[in-house]
Amino acid sequence: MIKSSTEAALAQASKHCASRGVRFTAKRQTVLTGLLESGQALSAYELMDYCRDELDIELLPMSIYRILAFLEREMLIHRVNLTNKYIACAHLADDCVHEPGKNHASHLLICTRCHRVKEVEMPPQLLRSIVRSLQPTGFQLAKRHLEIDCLCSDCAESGNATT
Amino acid sequence: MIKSSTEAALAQASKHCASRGVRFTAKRQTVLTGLLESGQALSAYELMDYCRDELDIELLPMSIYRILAFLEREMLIHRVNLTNKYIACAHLADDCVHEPGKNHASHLLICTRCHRVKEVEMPPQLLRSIVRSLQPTGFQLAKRHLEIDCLCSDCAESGNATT
DNA sequence: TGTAAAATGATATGTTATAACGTTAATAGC
DNA sequence: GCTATTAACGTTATAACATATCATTTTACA
Repeated sequence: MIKSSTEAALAQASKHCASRGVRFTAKRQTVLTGLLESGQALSAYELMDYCRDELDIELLPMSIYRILAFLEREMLIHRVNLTNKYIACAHLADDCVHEPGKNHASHLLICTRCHRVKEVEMPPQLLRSIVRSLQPTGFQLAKRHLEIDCLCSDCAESGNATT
Repeated sequence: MIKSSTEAALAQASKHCASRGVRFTAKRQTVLTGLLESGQALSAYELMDYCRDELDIELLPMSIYRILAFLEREMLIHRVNLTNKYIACAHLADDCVHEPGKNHASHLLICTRCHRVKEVEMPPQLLRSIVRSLQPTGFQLAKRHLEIDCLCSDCAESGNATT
């Protein structure tokens, strides 16, 4: 039983791949479906389990990693480096003008307690401030996606910070 | 041949542990020395190699991880989650008023190309802006240490961004 | 329909991290 | 000083995360 939002996202992804001349194969669709349906960040192995248990499709770790690399290259998913997990791009189902993941500088808020991930836009002016504050250090931003360790509202209510 | 800055940092660390009533054992000193002397972020296994090759002390992975956990708990080192490595706290050798790692909200700038890590202070006002921009999301900052994917000046000069 | 490229299968191995349980060493209270 | 208690460390096993390599299958398309 597939969510309608998943259907829409898959349709978008398929269109995207077609327009880029790359193949949106059954297995790639499975992996993306897993990420979309689970609604959370999953590690490669968790995703493998999800595909087996919920979608009834067996994939080897190597296949999962290859497909995740493909989907990331196509900007259909994001790798969350802080937790070594993967999430579907939140903008996939949008019928927005821009390519998925392409023209928005979104940031990942990661709940360190429950591992929920929220993809949000931050004020461009704030990003500029960060860039400016980095200038004297000689370091420059390498990515448009900041990853920020957070507590989500649920976890903040029901306990205290971890670190 | 130990750097004088390392000596100073070790002295600080020793004092810190004494005042906290925890033991700064020989092995813990070895691990911290490795991080200080190497001058870079190291994974647990890289650190194990460093201790063996440069300090001539054999430690098993389990010991390394235990000691890293201890040093992190004592705020003498930082874990770099973006790269799964560890660095000595940049403020260790400072004879500043505050405890090492305690009263400064520093951020880690990580070169995605050469993995160099720089620990910097960011304007408190900037941190406040970030906190404020998170408010509508329901997520709140969990750590005082932001980790930011960057390019260092050397890598920025000699090539293009990775992602 | 033959061929080149892309995708996937299969196996092995490398890398990062923790669990579990036993032994040794340090410290505190007597 | 003795001994109970706790902290540190040793040891082994295994979990979790990730990539290398080469064989085979599928696909696109000339």
